[in-house]
Amino acid sequence: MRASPSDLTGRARLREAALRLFAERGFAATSARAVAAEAGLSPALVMHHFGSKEGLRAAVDEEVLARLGTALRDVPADGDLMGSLGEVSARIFGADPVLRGYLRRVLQEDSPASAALFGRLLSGARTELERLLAAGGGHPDADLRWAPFQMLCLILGPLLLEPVMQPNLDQPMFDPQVLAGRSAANQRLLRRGLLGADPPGPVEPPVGG
Amino acid sequence: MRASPSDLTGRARLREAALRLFAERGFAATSARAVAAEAGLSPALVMHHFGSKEGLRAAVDEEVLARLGTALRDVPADGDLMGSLGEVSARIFGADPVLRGYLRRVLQEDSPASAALFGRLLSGARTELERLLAAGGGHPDADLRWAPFQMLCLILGPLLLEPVMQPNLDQPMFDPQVLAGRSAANQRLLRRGLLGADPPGPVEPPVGG
DNA sequence: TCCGGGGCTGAACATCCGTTCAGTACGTTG
DNA sequence: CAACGTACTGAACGGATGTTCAGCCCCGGA
Repeated sequence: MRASPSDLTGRARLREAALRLFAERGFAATSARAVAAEAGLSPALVMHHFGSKEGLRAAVDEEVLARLGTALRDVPADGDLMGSLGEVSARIFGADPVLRGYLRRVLQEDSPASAALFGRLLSGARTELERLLAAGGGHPDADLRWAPFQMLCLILGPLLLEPVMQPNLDQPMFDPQVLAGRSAANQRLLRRGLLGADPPGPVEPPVGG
Repeated sequence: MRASPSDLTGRARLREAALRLFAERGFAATSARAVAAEAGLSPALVMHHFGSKEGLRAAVDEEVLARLGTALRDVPADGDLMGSLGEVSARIFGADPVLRGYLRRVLQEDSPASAALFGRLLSGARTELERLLAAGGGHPDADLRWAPFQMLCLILGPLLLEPVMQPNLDQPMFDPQVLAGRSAANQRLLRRGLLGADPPGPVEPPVGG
């Protein structure tokens, strides 16, 4: 539960409004005046609190990364290996459309910060794959160099392509059930494609991902 | 071979300059003045030829879709099923960084035109998959609803993520050999993951990857 | 009570934007 | 030759943008 807008500080209200508008329209297409109007405040207050529009962006980035970090930290590390990954993506992507939109915007920039964020996701995928291979015995000629990238493409692809993908679907892409089904399909594809093994346990977990 | 810039009409030079700058910086971040300067012409000429900046965008879109269409039309339809898809993506994405950048920009918009373009790619993936399943006998519990999307995510993911992916790699992502290796890995993943069958031919090309 | 400082504002600044317009140069047509 | 349409330009317009600044209100401390 989040505090109502009027309960927040001016600074926080500006940051929340910026997060919303940046996620919706992108950074360049969002004016400082629009952010201030969305927050019900004066444009000059943006400069007062953040120094510049770029400073506002930095503050929003920091906030988003913090939320992302807590969401990633709360995932149980002892889950059914790759299942945890689906749970993470479901928790992050499914829950908050604003966060989703902002992450989409960030991932399609070419700033060093964006590359670093992707690097973190990449290393996460790598360790997840190593655990998977150690437990299941990797397929001999599976190309392990590209496997983490394939994993990330399967997870991040729908996030990045949401605006063009959704009009070609009849259900909301990030509805929990739809997301669960897609995530399960991804797990099956990776399990069979990289390990050559069918999933051992029940065919698919209810939420699983 | 393409004609040198000075040989082209003013209209064509403006369109080419716009394609270059739109691909590099995005539409919103590119001013009509910048396009005119890149083409060595007057900003007013943009309005004279295209009516508005949006008209210029439409002309560029049309041109890009035409080039894309010819590239897709030239692919042999009798190839080794999914191999043709890798060839197509290699031909389109590997060859022209500008076209690549522009396609990336288009795919992350949410205009109806972008959704329609994705729809075309989706139907292409669907027919490709149907051919694949008819030839190889699909795996019983493969989620055929998501399979085409997975296919597209694997192909378009690196295109969309290039700016954040490249800094985490030591080779140019769209170097022909690297791209061939990645494409082969995608084919193996899809073959094994969706069909449960190992590839019949040679295990993998030397560079693989 | 006075005072200082931070949150906050309205008005203004220079700059860039997309677009308009009058007008020039030029090849073609009559 | 004159008339014309087309490619093209320089200068300007109104408006939006990021940013600055002097000054307001109001609360806590002296």
